[in-house]
Amino acid sequence: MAASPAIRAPRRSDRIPRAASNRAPATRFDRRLGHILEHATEVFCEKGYEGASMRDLSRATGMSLAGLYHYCESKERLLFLIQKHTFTTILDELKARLENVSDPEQRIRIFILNHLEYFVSNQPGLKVLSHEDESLKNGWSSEIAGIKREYYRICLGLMDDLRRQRGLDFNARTAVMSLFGMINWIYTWYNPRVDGNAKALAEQMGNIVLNGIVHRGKPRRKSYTSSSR
Amino acid sequence: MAASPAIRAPRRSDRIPRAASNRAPATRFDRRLGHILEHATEVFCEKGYEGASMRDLSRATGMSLAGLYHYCESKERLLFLIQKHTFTTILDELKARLENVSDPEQRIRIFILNHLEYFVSNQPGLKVLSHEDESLKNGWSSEIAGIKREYYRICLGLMDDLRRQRGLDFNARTAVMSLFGMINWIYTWYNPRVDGNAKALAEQMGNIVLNGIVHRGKPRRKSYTSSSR
DNA sequence: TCTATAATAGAACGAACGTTCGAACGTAGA
DNA sequence: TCTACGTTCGAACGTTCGTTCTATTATAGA
Repeated sequence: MAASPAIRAPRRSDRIPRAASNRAPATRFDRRLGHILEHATEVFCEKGYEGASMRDLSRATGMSLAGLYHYCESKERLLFLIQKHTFTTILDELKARLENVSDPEQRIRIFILNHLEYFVSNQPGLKVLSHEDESLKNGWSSEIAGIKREYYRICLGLMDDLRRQRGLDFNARTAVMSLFGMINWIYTWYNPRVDGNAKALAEQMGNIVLNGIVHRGKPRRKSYTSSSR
Repeated sequence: MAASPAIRAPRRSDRIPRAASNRAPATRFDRRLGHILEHATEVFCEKGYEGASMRDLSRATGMSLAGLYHYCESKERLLFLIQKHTFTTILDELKARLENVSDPEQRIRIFILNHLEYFVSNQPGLKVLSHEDESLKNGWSSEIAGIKREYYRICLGLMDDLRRQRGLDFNARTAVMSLFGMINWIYTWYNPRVDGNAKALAEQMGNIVLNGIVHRGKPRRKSYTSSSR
């Protein structure tokens, strides 16, 4: 870490890349940066943020060191962009899916399914998001923390909705955090050949959390076992 | 990383320190090493294994760099000793507690309580164990992996016992991994002032897992994959 | 075509890394 | 007292780190 934090003229690499939702187009610059982020995600996933060197990224992307810095001003900003893109994508997809469903239980199941499906289709990204949660320093971390807070609040809201609807009595914070643990920890053990696809896993985890929240002995409702989505 | 992997005469620092269960005594050497491990645990917890430097440890322990190496041959061995001591302590305590109880549900609750109580009384140690799971290279990691495997098998056995006793139908692997996620993820959110003590948390998590496992109502619309292993 | 600028790379910068060396100190047994 | 050894440290070793400098090549607008 040599860096001089001195004032300098703004660079092209300070630009924020266009969202990946834009399919094909994007400028050459954005496509190239996307290529770097893709490989950086895998390297950070494998070796950890601190353990991965810019030379590792250089090798993985097939670019020179100076080439990398043409597209991104620092290693830390690479991690920031990866985390932001991953988290934003999950959150946007979640909001879209929730719009169509009003039943509280189903909404919680959608929350779980959305997270697991994204994990299965983008394991490195989600591991870097979960595992490198504390790797960004003060300046960079706050924006990610904001997205995380929104994600947390949505889930807490879903839990509260279910509780209100059924007149249940449980600690929503503990329930949310336990659920987060279940779905975030998955990067340490998931094996597609053993554990099946995201839908199967989401159903099992949904059962654990949902049935666990509901007190046994209370009158059951038919809707519990109604179809899944 | 300069190190020459050449053959060298065995050092005192290769010795394995006596278990911390020995209260007061222990040689001066063991006490001093314990002092180093204690501070190293906190530094690794705060900055991560890769992010922490030997100079950080030097500062935290009040010893010189060379002094550290008099007690432990490498940074990696420090992490190894921390993880081994932490995991062994948890496992031994768990076995002792399980000896007195035979009811399957209570045994699972003991498993959870044991883990959470250790976490609350030794947060840095358990974070370093969970978070730095992949930081040890091939040679060092296998012994820790063995302890982890035993810990996993014990929990899987507890789940199977409950399933057999009650004639339940659930995927034990997913249940164990979900439970592990819940209790391992706690280092990212636990706040004693908000979340209460270990006993209260263990009861809530136990409720989530156990009631979620137990089928309410008889006919299940569809049996979602049974047993694993 | 010429020209401005985007894109790339080799080589280097200074700092920080894990580790080692040689010398000094403290202490206990002879 | 001398000797042997556990303990401690300042200073350095060679390597690797994140980053930047300078120069050269591609590319697109005029």
